Amino acid sequence: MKAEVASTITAHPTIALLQSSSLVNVVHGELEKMILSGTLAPGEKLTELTLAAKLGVSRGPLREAFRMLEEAGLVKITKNRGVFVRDIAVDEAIEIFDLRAAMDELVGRRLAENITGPQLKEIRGMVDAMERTVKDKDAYHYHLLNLKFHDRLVELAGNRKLTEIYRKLIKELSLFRRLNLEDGWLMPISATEHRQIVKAIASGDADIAGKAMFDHVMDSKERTIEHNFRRQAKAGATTAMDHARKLASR
Amino acid sequence: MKAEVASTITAHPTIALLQSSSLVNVVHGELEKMILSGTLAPGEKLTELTLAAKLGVSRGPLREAFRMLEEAGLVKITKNRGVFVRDIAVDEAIEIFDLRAAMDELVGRRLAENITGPQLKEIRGMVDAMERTVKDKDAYHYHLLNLKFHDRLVELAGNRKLTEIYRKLIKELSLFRRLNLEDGWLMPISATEHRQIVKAIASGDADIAGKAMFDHVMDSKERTIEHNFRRQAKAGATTAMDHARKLASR
DNA sequence: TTTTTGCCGATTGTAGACAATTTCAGGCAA
DNA sequence: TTGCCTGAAATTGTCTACAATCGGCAAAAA
Repeated sequence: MKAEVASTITAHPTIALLQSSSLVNVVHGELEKMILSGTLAPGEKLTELTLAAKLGVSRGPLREAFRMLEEAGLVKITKNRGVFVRDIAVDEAIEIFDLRAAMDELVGRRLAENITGPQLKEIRGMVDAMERTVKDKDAYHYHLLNLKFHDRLVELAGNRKLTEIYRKLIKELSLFRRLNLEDGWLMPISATEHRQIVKAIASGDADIAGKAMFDHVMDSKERTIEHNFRRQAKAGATTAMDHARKLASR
Repeated sequence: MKAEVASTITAHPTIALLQSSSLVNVVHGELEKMILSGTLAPGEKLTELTLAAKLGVSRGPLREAFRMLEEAGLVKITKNRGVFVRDIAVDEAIEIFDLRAAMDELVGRRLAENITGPQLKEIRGMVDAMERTVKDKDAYHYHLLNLKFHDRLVELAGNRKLTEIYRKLIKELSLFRRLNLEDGWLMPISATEHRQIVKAIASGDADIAGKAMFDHVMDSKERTIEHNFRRQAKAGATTAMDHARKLASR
């Protein structure tokens, strides 16, 4: 699967390479990467002919990939008008956070009941790594580790459907513009909470672990929303601020 | 711009419909209906040419609809082999129930905090209607009302993303073969629990309401799994039974 | 000016054609 | 019989062509 890379330098490397997987899947993955990385920005129009040419495929597979992305909530298709990268509004982000909190509570409960020694050690290691990035003020790698940490917790909870939907939500949430890397942020607070989460899980008490996870996500929500409208405030949108607060505190 | 004023009222609905829905959307909806109703049974192969002819469209829109259904978990696409109606295994059904329980707990909490008088009256009415079907031993309508009841509760919780995902889960769950209408079942027990749920919500205590919802779903899970492998037992698969039990009690 | 109307280019919706792959029946040898 | 080739039929993957629709612009009307 990796050997034939050298020979075909012609078209987009990934695409020429993967005749094994269908074009639709490749295109879907490629678009998803571009959307999540911000190469295709929220609100941006995705013109079929242009994109198809850029990716080196015809419109058919591209359109099928669009349908998948639409169903996943990453793009919006409007008949006869085209497809656009979705823009997540504050209130939708809040809804996703609330939902995620409920899911993560379940994760915490399950982990408290079922986690093994080695697994516990593994997530402790991840928290350690995160604290190192905090010391280094390395916000970018902290961000990555944070994503990885939560993703791993969900995975360890052992519910595949939960994992699947959790990941979809995270992807959608990443479309919430202002969330991305950004400035230094509030790493230390979040890092401390991670320690507490691990501790709660290790205690074996499902209620406590669930609550720790739930609270962490809700705090994360508050911080993100706060952070968001601070940025907006610079643009002078002060009225939207109260609205966002109200929504956030429901 | 002059003559069509009078006809505007009648014309708008149809026009709007045609503008919003392309063939893809229509086909998607049609296929979904067929799958959920069992016209297209789990495991069944969906041949493009055949279906396209039957629906009166070409393969393009049909394939796009397939991609949407795949992303929604209703069909499975295998490269060069075709698309099949998905068959939900016991353990996946269990996972979905567990996830649904967590979501419904959130629903219960939210409703306890925010439900209005008229809304409370509305859901009480639904429970009344359900109890009437129990008296009449009308399992089919009980089933429909039960779906409607829970759907409405989720809707009233006011989190659109939650509603969206909840509905997807319900659809997937309906692919869990043995779940469907079937025989008389355990309506009375379920009906009683519904009363308790409404009561808990009305009390305004988030913890109690959340727990009532959570427990109800978990009980529903137990009953469904139980019911499922009873059916299977007739076919003589006794070993699968212990496995299912073990999974169910996690 | 301001609004309206009609046209044109660009883009999407759908259909059909061709290429690639899988499936399966039939024959042949062990 | 069993196993394995082989090749034709069926089916899917992809591309290209044509039809339908939309948005914008300029000319005409108010």
